[in-house]
Amino acid sequence: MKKKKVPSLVKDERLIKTRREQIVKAAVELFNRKGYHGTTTREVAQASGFSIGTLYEYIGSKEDILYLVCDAVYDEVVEKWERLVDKNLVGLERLHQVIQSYFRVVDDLQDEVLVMYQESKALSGEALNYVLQKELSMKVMFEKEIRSCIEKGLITIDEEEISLACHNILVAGHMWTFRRWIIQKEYDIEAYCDLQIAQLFRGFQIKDHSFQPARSNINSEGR
Amino acid sequence: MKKKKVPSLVKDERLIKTRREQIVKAAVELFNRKGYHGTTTREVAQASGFSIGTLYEYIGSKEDILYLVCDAVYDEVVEKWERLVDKNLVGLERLHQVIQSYFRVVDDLQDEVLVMYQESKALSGEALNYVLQKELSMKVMFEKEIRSCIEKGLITIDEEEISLACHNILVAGHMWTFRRWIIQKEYDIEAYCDLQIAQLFRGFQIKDHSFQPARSNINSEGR
Amino acid sequence: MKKKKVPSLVKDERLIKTRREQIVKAAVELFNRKGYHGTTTREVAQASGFSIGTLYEYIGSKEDILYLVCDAVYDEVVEKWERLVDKNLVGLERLHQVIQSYFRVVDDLQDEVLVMYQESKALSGEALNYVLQKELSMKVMFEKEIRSCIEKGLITIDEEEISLACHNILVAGHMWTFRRWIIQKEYDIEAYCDLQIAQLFRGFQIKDHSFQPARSNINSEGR
Amino acid sequence: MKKKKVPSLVKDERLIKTRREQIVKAAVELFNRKGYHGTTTREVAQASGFSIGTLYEYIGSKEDILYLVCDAVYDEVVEKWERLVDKNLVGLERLHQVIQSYFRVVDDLQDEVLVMYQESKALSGEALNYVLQKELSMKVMFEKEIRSCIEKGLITIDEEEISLACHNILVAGHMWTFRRWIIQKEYDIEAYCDLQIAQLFRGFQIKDHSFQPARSNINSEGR
DNA sequence: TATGAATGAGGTTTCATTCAT
DNA sequence: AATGAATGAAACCTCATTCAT
Repeated sequence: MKKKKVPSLVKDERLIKTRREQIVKAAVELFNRKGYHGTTTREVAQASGFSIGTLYEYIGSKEDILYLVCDAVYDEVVEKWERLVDKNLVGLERLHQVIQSYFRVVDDLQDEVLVMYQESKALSGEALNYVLQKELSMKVMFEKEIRSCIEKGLITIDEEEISLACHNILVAGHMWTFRRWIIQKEYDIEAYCDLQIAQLFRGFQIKDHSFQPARSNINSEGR
Repeated sequence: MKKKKVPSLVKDERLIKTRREQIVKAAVELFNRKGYHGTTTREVAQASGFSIGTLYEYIGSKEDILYLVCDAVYDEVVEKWERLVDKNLVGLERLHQVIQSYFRVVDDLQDEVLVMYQESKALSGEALNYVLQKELSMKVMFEKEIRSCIEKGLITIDEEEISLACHNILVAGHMWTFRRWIIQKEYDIEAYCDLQIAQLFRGFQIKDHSFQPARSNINSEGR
Repeated sequence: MKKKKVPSLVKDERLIKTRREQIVKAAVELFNRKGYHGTTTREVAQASGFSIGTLYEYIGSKEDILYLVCDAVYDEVVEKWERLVDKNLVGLERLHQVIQSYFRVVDDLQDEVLVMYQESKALSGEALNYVLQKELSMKVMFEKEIRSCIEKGLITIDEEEISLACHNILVAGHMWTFRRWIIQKEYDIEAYCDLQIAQLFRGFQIKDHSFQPARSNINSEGR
Repeated sequence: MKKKKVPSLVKDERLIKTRREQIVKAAVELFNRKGYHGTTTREVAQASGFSIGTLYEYIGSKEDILYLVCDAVYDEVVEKWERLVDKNLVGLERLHQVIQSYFRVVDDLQDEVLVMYQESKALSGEALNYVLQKELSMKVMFEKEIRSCIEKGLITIDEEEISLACHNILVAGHMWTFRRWIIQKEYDIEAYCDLQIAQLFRGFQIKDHSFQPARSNINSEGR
């Protein structure tokens, strides 16, 4: 899956990177508040700290901004996630931690994930495809973890249910953002983590009934 | 929760109803295909079978169209749902059937639900509020069913998990539409129903281990 | 050679005709004064007597304006030309009058012809092609007249020179407009007519040396 | 007629000359292909082999590029023309050769002449004036030749027709470029030369009926 | 002298909404 | 009650030009 090439009139790759980071940051905030369609390119430029002309030195069209946002958010999610997962854990504890970390990252990057989630459908053609593929690749990560547990005989779950379970995990993460108007009134992220994972694990039919996932203890680092 | 009043220059209430039904039908198709922002009022008028001038005799603004759509879809979902639920069932079988019926209705009204789901965020103020309240009222329906089962001692689930479980059911329905690009490639609606319900029920920790929900047998009635 | 279809959002064909006439009239004046590229669509709208929005109800793009101009000008040229030619004349007198009438029409529609002549190259694809074809069809008209004289043994001119002579006549007409900055200082239209035709006829090697074309006596009928 | 001064930030006159030659060469190609208005200064800079910043070290505005082009083309046309004219010829043969050489040069510098011809109207004020004067000076060259022949009693042509004949010669040259879409399909440059000159000469009413201009034998030198 | 990132005025086009018929 | 032509604010995007390095 190749990245879509976003055209730039500027040659300095380093500068492109910096400026695009500014753009993405500004766009996330604006798209969150006013939606992609409700945000003008001028606003993005201004919020990015430069003129409309300069904005268009780094993108080819408004849609490119959305694409840059989605691309950056996915990368950031995956990156933070991988940093959070303890490589030493194995078995159910690992599975537990993988899911928990995912929820944490989503909580951490709430605005970003929400934007990506709600606006990505405005992308077209190649860009949309790329984003959907990335989405899919995340599902596959969960699939690997679950299959690993199945192989070790730790959980029992029908083959045909595996994929569905992964969708459920993924969507449980998104839910935390797109239903935050109600769900974050009812739960904090720790409770949400514990309860969702508890329900998921019961769905997995864990054989070792002594397994007790440690309660979450999230020290949300910064942001 | 009072309905938002959509202004009309026409007196005849009967006519208003008819025309708005035409509008909603046309809008659902268009919003699905091109999104709310990608659809023009002209297109809605044309697809509705009348002129742009006439359209504005029955609505006050473009947003009203979206509101009418959301309102109508919720009503239709609830109505079809209630018609599908067998009033004679009780206990786990009833819970099972309530969820199953919900999934069926969502499948039946796929385009409508997807539009409502993806575009309702474009609503503002009063209208948005109304739609969110309606959404909430659906969650409450599930809650009632679950509490009823708990009271009867049929399922065990922590008080704090109840609400979350209901969100999960609701979102599992939406998922069928907003992830249809991938999930409907992997499952048909029957399999999706059975597997999602199986996972949910395991999450409910059903005491009566002999309970075996009948496999779905959906005879999709028209549409 | 089919006309290019210029899109309009308005249904009333009569109105389309009227409005487009207004547009063409305004555009000719503006394009003459400031050139096609130097004229904004806003200016065209304003000079046409309506808003920019209304302008775009009658055209699809700025280029359409230029196309409408070229199309209208050609039609008007041909129409006026045909009206001017005396159907009763024959032989050299007819040829003489055909050319003279052409020059007169060009003089009469000076601004229009100049615009068409100088700006048509800004057209693209289908539209450009159509205009070039129309141009060609005018050359063919002269060709017919000349061949008719040749057949009657009135003039002697090599076969291979015929087409060239027609180009020369056509361009002699255009010249009157695109070199008007100098040529109209030196000659008035009557003198220009007479002298150009004299030179052309000498080029035709007329056999009947008694032929004396009557001096021009142009009573320019308004405009 | 003084040249318009094109400002430059660079002192070294030698360098200015070199760079401007690069600019003109690049601009001719671009203006031909995309027109003056359709070409950006960036493109000119790039095609010239340097940056946009450098371009503006050697010109004051985009219009200056067009002016430089027109100026250079006229100079080149005149220079090549003079080189081609055989100083030893006299009388009708000289006149013939002067015209023939002019056509040859136009053919040789087709792209350049076309650009100058089609785009010079975009010049303004002083620059436009200068170009028109240069144009005029070419007409005067022909005039001198013709008057010389008249004085020698070689051709008969009314005083008032002289100027017109010169315009016709000049335009016959331009025609070869601006009608090339059709005329170069019908004739090659040799035939065009011969036939146009034949027609012109007949228009001149040559007295010495034994004069037979040698058929063209153009050995197109390079390009 | 050369570079190229930055600027912002201004261009074309769209579209929700109005109102005379 | 129905029509659809008219409106104009505002959107996206371009590009000639400048200036710090």
